[in-house]
Amino acid sequence: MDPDATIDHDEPTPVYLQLAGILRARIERGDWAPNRQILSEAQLVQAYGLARETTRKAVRLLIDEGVLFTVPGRGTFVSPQAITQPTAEDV
Amino acid sequence: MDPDATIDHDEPTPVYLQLAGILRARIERGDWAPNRQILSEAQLVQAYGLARETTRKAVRLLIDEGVLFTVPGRGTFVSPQAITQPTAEDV
DNA sequence: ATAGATTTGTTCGTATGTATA
DNA sequence: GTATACATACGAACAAATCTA
Repeated sequence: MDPDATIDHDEPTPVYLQLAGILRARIERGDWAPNRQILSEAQLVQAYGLARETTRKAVRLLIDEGVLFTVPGRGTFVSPQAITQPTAEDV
Repeated sequence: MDPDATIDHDEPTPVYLQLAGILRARIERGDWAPNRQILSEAQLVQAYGLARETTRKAVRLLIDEGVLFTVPGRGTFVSPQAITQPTAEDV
């Protein structure tokens, strides 16, 4: 999956699966290191032009996969065990 | 009704009635005491593998029966008048 | 110490499409 | 044809936890 892909409502693949794939790819690429906070639900809604429940469905999927975890009142984070590529910030 | 029953899609009984029966039995058994919060819509969907509208239909039935009540933004709770069996937690 | 803003959690309502009994 | 059920997707409001000014 291309981490820079955009959402296509005409695709047969459900939108929430597209978003989950994009986020998974971005995490693997190293956009966010383990234990780092990703975009908030509101930011995901704005960035990808989706409804909140749709973004939550994508996030919930990645939580079930063990890629993300959430902390109420704080945000959504990359799991410590998530596989990511090192970036310059990890030095 | 067995409180530990599972949903059977081959049953002639509609799924939402099966779920309502299971939840009613669990409340009578004392899984949740009066005024205690039960599973959220999303948790019911996950726990019983149903569609959201189906779980809402079951919950709405129990609300009409006076067994449950909901508080928007908070959750679904067992009515104070609901008949339940005491459990160790009620001591 | 209070107020406001942010963020996740939850319920409520609605709509479309598909499939089955 | 009607009712049931699933899947997807949108929008809104309220609640609670957290953080910040």
